[in-house]
Amino acid sequence: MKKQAVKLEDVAAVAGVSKTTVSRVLNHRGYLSQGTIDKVHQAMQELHYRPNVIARQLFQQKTNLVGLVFPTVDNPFFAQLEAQLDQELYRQGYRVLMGNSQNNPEREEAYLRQLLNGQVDGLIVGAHNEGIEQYRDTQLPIVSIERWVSKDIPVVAADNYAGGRMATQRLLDDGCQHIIHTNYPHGLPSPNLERRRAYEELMQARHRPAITYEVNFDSTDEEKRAIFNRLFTEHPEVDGVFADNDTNASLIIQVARKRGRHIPHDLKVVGFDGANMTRTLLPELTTIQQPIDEMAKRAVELLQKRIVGEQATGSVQLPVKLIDGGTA
Amino acid sequence: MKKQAVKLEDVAAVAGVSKTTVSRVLNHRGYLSQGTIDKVHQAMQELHYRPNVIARQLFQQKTNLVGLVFPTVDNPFFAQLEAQLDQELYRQGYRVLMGNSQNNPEREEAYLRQLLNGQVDGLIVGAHNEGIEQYRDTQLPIVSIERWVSKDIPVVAADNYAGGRMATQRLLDDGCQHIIHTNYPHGLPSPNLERRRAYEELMQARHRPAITYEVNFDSTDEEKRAIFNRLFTEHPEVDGVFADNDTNASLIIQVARKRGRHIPHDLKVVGFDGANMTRTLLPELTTIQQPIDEMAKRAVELLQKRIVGEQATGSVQLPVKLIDGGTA
DNA sequence: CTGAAAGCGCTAACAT
DNA sequence: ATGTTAGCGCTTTCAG
Repeated sequence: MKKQAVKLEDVAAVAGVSKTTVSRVLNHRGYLSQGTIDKVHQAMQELHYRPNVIARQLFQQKTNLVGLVFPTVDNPFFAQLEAQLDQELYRQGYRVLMGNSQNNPEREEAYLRQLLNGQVDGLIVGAHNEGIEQYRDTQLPIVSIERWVSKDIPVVAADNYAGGRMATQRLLDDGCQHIIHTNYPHGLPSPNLERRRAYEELMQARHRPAITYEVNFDSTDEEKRAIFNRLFTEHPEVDGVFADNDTNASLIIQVARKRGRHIPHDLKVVGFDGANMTRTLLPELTTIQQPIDEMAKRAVELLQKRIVGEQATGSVQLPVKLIDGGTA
Repeated sequence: MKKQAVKLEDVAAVAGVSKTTVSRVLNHRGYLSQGTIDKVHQAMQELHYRPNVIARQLFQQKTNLVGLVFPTVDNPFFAQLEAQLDQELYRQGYRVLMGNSQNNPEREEAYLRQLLNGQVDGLIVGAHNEGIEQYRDTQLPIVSIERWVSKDIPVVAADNYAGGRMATQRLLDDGCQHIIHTNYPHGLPSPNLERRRAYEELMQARHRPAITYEVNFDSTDEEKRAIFNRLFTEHPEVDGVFADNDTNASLIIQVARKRGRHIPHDLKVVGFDGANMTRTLLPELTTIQQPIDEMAKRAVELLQKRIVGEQATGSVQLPVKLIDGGTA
């Protein structure tokens, strides 16, 4: 425990005024004579004074920090989302405390335990773990993105169902007869399942089998490639794939090409997400684009309302858009 | 300023002991009778007590937070780097405060102003702005990644010079006669320039012109595409490109293909970075891979040393690796 | 084994 | 226009 740092008291001493006055100068509050202001400023300069943020936070019971609890930032969707959240929060005067759970429930709990203890003014969550009770036990303002957490926590999500329909419909319109879908394993409480539901409903309406290959979010690329290879082996007739995210779509295309398939001639592929980075690196991918920036914006708006005490409940569903790449 | 939260004092009251005792139970310090411990625990449960992190931080003059100051997280290199830094810092008991400057000096300064005020225990920086003085003015432990900040701040970087040579050499070995390079505009104090220097030296040794097209980090994809189109118009003879990062490499390939070039037949391209996300989405890109995870690890080690007061100076340079994709 | 009291650095009533 | 004082919630000497 060090304590050499110059503090408000030292400035006061040098300037020959009281701590209150220095505090007032610092916060532009109350009436000050210009002379005093100058003296104080000079003393601050002289001492290289830096107000201690923590002390202020303790007093104000406010940290101007918002926690972001997501699986990882090393992924096109989350990278853009977190960047945008950071951007929007910055505007509102908040800084961001990162809490990437790596899909590890222990880590998610560890973050929560700490964050809920007055460390942040609010939380935006989008991690994929289940059954974490702590979210219920708190008064902290929370908003969720693309994840159902508990019923009093508002969710901001894209219209996943519509997206699922668009993707499937596009493949059907393209004349695909055997369309396969990829998604998470059942059981994760994610609006992602709506993509699957839409696919299944549409296939059923056409009296066609709905086949979903399940892929864990945190499998390695190699494991995913293995699954997709299996897909083509088990279903050589497949002529259309609706992948639940662009990374999987990309891997499927790679695997298919290695197996001699030509895209879109032999096989059509539609992805999901349409994040900046994927659009830059893989513009030829046809995909359902989520309005990621808008989602971030809306989440921050909701959170801000909750923080100032307004009753922001209910969820927000944002429209998606089909981006024509060339793979479908 | 709210103050309903249950605090240590409330727990003490319910348990019928003093604040000191509760604090001791909380921190497993000193001698306590089992009876007291149980009573206190029960009171905590009953009241849903959560120790206030900020108060503890104020007392201890330690936040267990590390600030990350980088341009953005929405980019394959920085996404992986920040994810990995988060990972390593988590291990050491630190949480991460994000400070993405968006290449905006004002924002970088705003972050610094705040972070240097006791908000974090240390800083890892890699933003690209110049001339920010505040880094010098502080006692805070700082480590930099791929950026020269000031002479007492250690830098962790890849061996950019070797990387630049490898890339250029590879293109020469491939038989390229007209190799063009892309890089940042001159003036940014980045080890990135070493890539350019290596390219220029090697070209000069072969008595070939060294031509560098300058591309701003934060230009839009469209602006970048325009520059690369210009590149092909002004230098139709080009048969090899060494891009200073994989995103540019990808854009160059796209532009070239649109102009009817076949890769690698008509044009060979080598990128730089080799981040996970690029490897997943664009495995066919030949690139110089930086050891991103290792860089994160070393940076955290250095920072940790500085935080505990060891004299960690000097810089770390890590080897790079050529990844054979197929574009060169 | 436990408690009283001081203090981390700052702010805001409430004086004057 | 400025100062005095109390206190944000916690930890830790120092006493007992």
